[in-house]
Amino acid sequence: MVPTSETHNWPDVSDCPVCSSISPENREAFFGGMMYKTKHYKKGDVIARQGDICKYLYILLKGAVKTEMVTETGGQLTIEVIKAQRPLASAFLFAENNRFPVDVITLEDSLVLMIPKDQVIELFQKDAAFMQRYITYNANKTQFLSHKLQVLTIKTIKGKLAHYILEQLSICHSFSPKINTFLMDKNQTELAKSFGVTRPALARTLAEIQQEGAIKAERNKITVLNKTLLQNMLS
Amino acid sequence: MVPTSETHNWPDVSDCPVCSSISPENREAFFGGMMYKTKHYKKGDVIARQGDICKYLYILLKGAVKTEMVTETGGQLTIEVIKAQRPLASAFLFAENNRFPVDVITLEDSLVLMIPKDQVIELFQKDAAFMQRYITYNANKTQFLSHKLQVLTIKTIKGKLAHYILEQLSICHSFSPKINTFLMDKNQTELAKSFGVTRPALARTLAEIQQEGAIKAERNKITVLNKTLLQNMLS
DNA sequence: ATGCAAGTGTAACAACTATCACACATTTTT
DNA sequence: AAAAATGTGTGATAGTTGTTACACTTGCAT
Repeated sequence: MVPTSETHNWPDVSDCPVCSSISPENREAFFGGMMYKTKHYKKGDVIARQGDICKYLYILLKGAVKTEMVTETGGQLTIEVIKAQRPLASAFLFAENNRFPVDVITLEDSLVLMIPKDQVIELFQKDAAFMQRYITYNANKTQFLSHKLQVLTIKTIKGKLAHYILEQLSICHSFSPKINTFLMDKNQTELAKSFGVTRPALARTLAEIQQEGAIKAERNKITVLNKTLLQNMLS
Repeated sequence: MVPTSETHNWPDVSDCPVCSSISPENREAFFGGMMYKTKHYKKGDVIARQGDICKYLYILLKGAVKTEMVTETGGQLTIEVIKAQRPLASAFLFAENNRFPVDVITLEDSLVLMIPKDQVIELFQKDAAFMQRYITYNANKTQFLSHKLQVLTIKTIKGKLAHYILEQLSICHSFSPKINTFLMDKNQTELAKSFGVTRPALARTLAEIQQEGAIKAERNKITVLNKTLLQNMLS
């Protein structure tokens, strides 16, 4: 940090997929003259509530958050966990009804960059690569939501669980096709919330699947014994 | 197919919200030199299947389509009905996993304009207003999907129906706050599919809500008698 | 070591919905 | 006008899940 006007600490967004066109060298060209702010949050803080108006592009610089919906029946549904660095609410900023459809709650101490909407539009014009990444990122979000919808329409808990286990298994297999054991990435309570079901019902079903010989479940460690059996549980 | 620029029939997209920057006069500037094609479909034809790769921006010029998912359990879930003129699959074109998450099926004889992805990107550069409308349109789609998710997490059929009726009622009220009667926009079978439940269960629940005095249901005509009662059914 | 908090296993019961089956009403076709 | 197709009302039964409650385990903090 020596030479000329360089002592300003521009936000480091080098790990954000939407901002990957912004190298450390041209950060100044990007952020210089732009209005923005950063904000710290502690673990458990609420960054935004369902219904809040979304005026900024939020970029999670450090930390992690979860987004969840409170359904009109009082139940909870966890949509996703987002770890730094990623944009938050990128899709809602430009919607005509620009309100958060979810609560955004920090899981760790976090740092958030906030860029006003009109500044984002300026960026689009300045930097076509940024714009295209933004569009792609939003498109991926839509795909993700569609997939979430599809999983939610699986009626039975057994079906949802089988789907989840097969999904996790295929992630493992992409590293090593031999391994049939994995650790669940969430505890039962969280998993139940992401399915929109109750925790006891989930535990019961997990035991059932085990009893039928498709898996072995030890605490949060799952071993798949019979993949075909699992696939049949989807239907 | 005649000499001067005058007689060429450029596609008429004047009713498409994403293309509203394209007035009849500058259609030539917009479409001239662009690669595109149009395609006719008959009622009931399949425009795209779940899993198909999405290479084009589809714009529904005439007709109407529905999009639906086949869940892994074999059940069906209707996502939405889209009437001309609107883009189809606008969000998926730019996703890294650019596959249709839904079946797209025509409800009437339809005409579809197809523009290759790279041409769309060129359009973004030529026409900033087009780009911004595109982003807004996709953002609205994401909002729509989020809302759909929330409705799907309403557990009971009674809750879903109450939500639906209140939604329809508020649409009526936006025209005239005095009217408490509306015609259902779908028949029971379609409504049941959009809820992801069975038709007999839906009919039964509708009768129940009537019995409790919240509504009067005559065939597909609903009269709301007690709004508060309906609101209580959500929880 | 002890106590506490969080996570997990499990049971009994009530509530809800799918499934299947069929009668009846309404609209469209012939 | 009759026949066919579509849409609606309703019943009985079985299966699945929510609810509530409690025992047990594990890891962590005091």
